[in-house]
Amino acid sequence: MPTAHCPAQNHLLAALPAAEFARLSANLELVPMPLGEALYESGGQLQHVYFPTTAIVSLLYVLENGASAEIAIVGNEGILGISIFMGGETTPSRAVVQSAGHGYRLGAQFLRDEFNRAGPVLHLLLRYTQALITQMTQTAVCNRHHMVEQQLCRWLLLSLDRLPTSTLTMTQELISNMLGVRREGVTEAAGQLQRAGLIHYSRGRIEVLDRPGLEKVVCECYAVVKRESDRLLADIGPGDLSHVLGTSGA
Amino acid sequence: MPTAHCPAQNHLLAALPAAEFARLSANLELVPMPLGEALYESGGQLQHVYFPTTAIVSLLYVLENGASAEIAIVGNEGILGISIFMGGETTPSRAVVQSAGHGYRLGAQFLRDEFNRAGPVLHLLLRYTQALITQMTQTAVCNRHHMVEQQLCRWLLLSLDRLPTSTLTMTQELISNMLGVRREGVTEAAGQLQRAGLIHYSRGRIEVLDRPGLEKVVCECYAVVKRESDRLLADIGPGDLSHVLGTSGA
DNA sequence: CACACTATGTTCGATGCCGTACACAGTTCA
DNA sequence: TGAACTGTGTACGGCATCGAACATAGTGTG
Repeated sequence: MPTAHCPAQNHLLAALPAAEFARLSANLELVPMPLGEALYESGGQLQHVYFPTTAIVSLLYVLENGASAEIAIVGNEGILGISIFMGGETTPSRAVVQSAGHGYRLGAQFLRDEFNRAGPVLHLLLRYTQALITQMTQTAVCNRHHMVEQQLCRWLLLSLDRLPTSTLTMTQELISNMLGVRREGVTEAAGQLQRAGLIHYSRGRIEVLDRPGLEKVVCECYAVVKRESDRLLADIGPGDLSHVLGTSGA
Repeated sequence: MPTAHCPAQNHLLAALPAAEFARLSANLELVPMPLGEALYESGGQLQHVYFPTTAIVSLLYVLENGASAEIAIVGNEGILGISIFMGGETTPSRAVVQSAGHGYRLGAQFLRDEFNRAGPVLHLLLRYTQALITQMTQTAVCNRHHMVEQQLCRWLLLSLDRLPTSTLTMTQELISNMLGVRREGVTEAAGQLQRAGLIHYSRGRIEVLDRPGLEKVVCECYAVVKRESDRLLADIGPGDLSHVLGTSGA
């Protein structure tokens, strides 16, 4: 069967009031996001923002010596290319498709114009940006203090939250690039989780068998990111942004 | 002699056009920032934003077990309390004065109103926020891949950039909290730098003797943060924000 | 089926940091 | 001057991860 695509599959777009949703929709372009594709490169000029629907994208930073680390995960809850509206035009990080799927893209200038209307689009995007900041800071802390096994759990749960199924397509090699550790470290950690009956691993296919179990092993970082994302974006129902706009309550 | 205080000592304020600068100045309140004071706590409601002039403030994250890590450093180039205008109201991190001094504060609602004018203040604050994001992501990567000695160099240089002198008042114990490592680790690293003649350490007073030397030892992370901050904010001269506003050039 | 290739599992010594313990030096204050 | 305190230096075993090398098992292809 042909998969149905719809902009509202992206939570940010879905949260927009009807007028804004209509304006944006008319200019959205459905694009496939194949595994490994770079939506933008470090320092490169961004031509579009991307709203993933079924794909998951990693914000990845690559050091001079080739070592890398994932900064944040963006799926159908978010947007890629925030520096377009933040004003910087580019960032030092890359955006790489981590799980193949689709998304919609929008021309940079069109989004800037919409943003500069200082309406719901602006407020929604800034709220999302703050959720993203939380994810980035938590990643920094987690990198410092927690073990690979816990970080793997965090990564699995964050990915799972952005997928419809409980099966991930991802080799240990790729995961190790995301977490910024050796492939063997991932093998070790994944083996632990598998022996504990939490996941099943097989040549690039990870099946999560016991999600509550994972949540017991994961460090606090996952909950912090989740809670903060929910708090910042959950009260934004489809077509209802009154509270976002009504911040000047006094 | 009595130290002269002026809002323009803060680079963000200084970069505002005359009209905006005047509006804000009328509502700024000079506040002392003593060492160790928490400008805001994790999850707490923010009442003000702060523009440091002579103080340096650390964005610090404290884990459940008490371990901590610094997320970013903010001095006279920046502002504290971005979640006020980003829309989140609070953040999970703390802001702690790392180097005593002064700063100006502004009521949350006043800043929100100013921000919602969608003028120079908005664009300037968003640009700064992106520079801050760069610093946070670079911290995450640095935590993952670089050694304590290099991270200490990065920390020293970032702090130095925000101070008028080349002397820091800071015990190794405090630095270890910032970097999220043991105090002994800092002793070790500082000893290396001292033996190399780059710094002089003495009971809470660090004197940087050879800044170029430090820049040779430091990892790439420092340069990335510096370059990106300069890029995002350098072309913003005092009272000249035409380019910030004129992003819709096409 | 044979072969190449990819993904995973295992081992080994090296290393960087941790946790702990304790010695020592500079500072403050009675 | 001596005691208490704070800040720094040093040592030792333990552990997580690294870097490298290699073994094994699925997968795809001719």
